[in-house]
Amino acid sequence: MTCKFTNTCTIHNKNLTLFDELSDEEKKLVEENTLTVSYKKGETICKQGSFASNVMHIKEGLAKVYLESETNNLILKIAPKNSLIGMPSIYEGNNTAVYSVATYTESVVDLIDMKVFQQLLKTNAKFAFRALNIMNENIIQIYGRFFCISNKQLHGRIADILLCLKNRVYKSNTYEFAFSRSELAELTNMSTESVIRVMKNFKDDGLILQKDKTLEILNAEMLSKISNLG
Amino acid sequence: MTCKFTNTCTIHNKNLTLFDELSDEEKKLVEENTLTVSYKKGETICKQGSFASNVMHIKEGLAKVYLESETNNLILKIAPKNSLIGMPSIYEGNNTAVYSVATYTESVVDLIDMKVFQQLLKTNAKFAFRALNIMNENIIQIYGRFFCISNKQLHGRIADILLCLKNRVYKSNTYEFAFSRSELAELTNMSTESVIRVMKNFKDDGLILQKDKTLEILNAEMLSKISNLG
DNA sequence: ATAGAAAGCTGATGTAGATCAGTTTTCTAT
DNA sequence: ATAGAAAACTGATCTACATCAGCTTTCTAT
Repeated sequence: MTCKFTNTCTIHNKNLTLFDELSDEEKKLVEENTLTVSYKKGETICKQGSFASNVMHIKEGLAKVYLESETNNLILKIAPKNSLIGMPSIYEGNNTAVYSVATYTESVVDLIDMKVFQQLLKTNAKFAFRALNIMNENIIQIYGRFFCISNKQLHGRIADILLCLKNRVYKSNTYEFAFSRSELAELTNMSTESVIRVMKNFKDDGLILQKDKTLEILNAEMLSKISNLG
Repeated sequence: MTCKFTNTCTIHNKNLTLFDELSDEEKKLVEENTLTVSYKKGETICKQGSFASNVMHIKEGLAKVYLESETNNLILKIAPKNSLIGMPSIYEGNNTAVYSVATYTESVVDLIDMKVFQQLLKTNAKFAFRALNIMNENIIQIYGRFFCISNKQLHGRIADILLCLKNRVYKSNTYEFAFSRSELAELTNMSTESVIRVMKNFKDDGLILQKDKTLEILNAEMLSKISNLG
């Protein structure tokens, strides 16, 4: 039996039921304090260290959540449609964003006022409980990614991310592959050249098929083995 | 300016004020559903995959929170006195522990019934909000650790953990060093031999002093530089 | 249409750190 | 006190990757 939490994708996103816990009045309050903004590919939605003025709900598109340092970025997670991000910035005495968020593709994002969001957390226990649930699913996702990046070697890491995209992000065997080799490299913490070599291997071995910008997973079982062996 | 979240220790634990949010009645309920248990060095408090029957509050001692796989353990965090652990297991549809917890030293732990804890979260918004706060501080801690382990090289990682022990765990320049070289290796995701070599370097360079089981940080500034440079 | 820039690709070289194979020191239990 | 085990240490070797350097293909903009 392999460990449950050693992959980037251990949990499958449910639909966002968080706001179902609100009363009509509360819903209205949220609506009145939400801005819906469209972003182009590659734009920054949220900058680490800036004032954390809102919680973000990705309505459409795909984004990365990442830590910045002088040398590297560390991608914490990929945020597909329906993700709620920005909650970790909520803690006693903090008012800055703990991470950056940027889009991979064109995206539509709801920016929910942080003060209103916090107020709801403080007054509506069911809402807060659901928020905690979402946070927990999130943290487990990141545990898996942590394990993957720090313990698996190159082939395992690429296999893992390809399966993650298939299972959690696109939920399809064939998907429009939004990542360049260097973006994949950033995502898996490896060099672009290594990504190219591994992807070539997978292609030559008939595990995947990439035509134009479409990627098809031909042998998910084998990729899964590779991912689990590390 | 270095990134704020690239070290294992970015946040300093406050005292556990979570239960202050409870009414006398609720406090009584918690007390009635809490077991206080003493553990010896090396004992398992919680086993990954088992039924998550309680939330744990470390009253005394030191523990590690870690993911298990066939090959490696990945230590997610060190839990000093006053840590509250086990919350991530709380999410829709899950009833198993997502990670294991084991003691480094003799420890005293409050085991709080999970159902009671969840009930409080669902009914007391202030309690839930505080719990979310604690989770968030936790997750940020783990982000820092994630960055550290996946991006820094050996010297940086050891420097980081030594500073973390000084600043967050023991809060003193001189502390009883509870870790063997192989435990340090597990903690930093490196081989025991490498830990020995790096510790030797630090000792020879006058950055640390280890006598019997006591470790003294002689040059925290230099260690900090090493940690930040990677 | 075509130049310039990305992105993709490939082989050669370099290196951080693991692994291996010991030796020495310290701890532990009778 | 002493044997046996664990921990600490050391040097030699090996290897998974990164890095480098250059080449080809694809994209993009005038």
